[in-house]
Amino acid sequence: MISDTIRLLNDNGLRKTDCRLDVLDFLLSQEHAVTHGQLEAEFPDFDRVTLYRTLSTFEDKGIIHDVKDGSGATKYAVCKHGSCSEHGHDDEHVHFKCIKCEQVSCVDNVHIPHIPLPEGFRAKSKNLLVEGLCNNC
Amino acid sequence: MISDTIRLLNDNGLRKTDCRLDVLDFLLSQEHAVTHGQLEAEFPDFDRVTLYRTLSTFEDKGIIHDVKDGSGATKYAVCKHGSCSEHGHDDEHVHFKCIKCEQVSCVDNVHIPHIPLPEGFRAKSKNLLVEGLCNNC
DNA sequence: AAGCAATATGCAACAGTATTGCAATTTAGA
DNA sequence: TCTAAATTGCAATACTGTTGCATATTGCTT
Repeated sequence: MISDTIRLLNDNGLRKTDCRLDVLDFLLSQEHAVTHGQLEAEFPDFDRVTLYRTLSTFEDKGIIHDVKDGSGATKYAVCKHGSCSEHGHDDEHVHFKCIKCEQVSCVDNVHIPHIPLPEGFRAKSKNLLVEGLCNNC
Repeated sequence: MISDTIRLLNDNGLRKTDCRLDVLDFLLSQEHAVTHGQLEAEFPDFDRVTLYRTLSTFEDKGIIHDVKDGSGATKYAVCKHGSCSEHGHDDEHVHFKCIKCEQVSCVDNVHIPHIPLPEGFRAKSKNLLVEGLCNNC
């Protein structure tokens, strides 16, 4: 729904430009994390730099978060449950990457247990990438 | 010790070239994961492509593994305890990245517990990146 | 609805990471 | 010492991402 998109932009004090509306609408419709390259293919009329800046803006506001899945290109997905904002992102992310179709999705509601670190080390955030086969592969 | 280096190359059926000897010796001496760029600075006489290929060869043989820490450049560290080989790497890696000094190190002897995945998903490997402050920062 | 200041966009240029093809060199073994 | 196979260096190229700046658009004010 385009109204979700508009509300998200309004709530975050962002101007409603063509690029932001289209990109955010698209991101909200995706089941999997998407790369800048996919956005470029989806929206050839927007400049690639504008797409980069749009992603960056959304990330700064806590609307989306990035996923580093080791593929070389950063992927992005919409943040859920309002656990992120411009004041900081959720400090715990679990992502699943299928080794066959290479799709990446967020695994929600999973708590990563305490990891014993060497003396003097203090953890601030944790990022877990689980790789395997998804339900379609 | 250079003899550890030579033994590793021999055990993996790799020719003892200048580049491999120097790079592997260097990698064995490092506490933290290193990037290709660091190797380039350390060994300006070897071509950058050769360094890439050397890293790739070591990785294929299970001598080193890569660490994607989100910095843009892949880092590499020597595999411990012989849990890796050319038949496959250890399926569980925990790495710590200091948010201040940006050094990355392997956290050994930590088992990542079972992560509940949605119906139909099967995990093959897990990669956990913990970020925080190290004992020097 | 016209004007204005702040913001966003498009374009060009550039930086860093990584890969490929190919000719020349080096290695390990006969 | 000779040779085949493996390795290296070089050139070219692709991909990801960033920066500066002029132009266009947005949202607000009048």
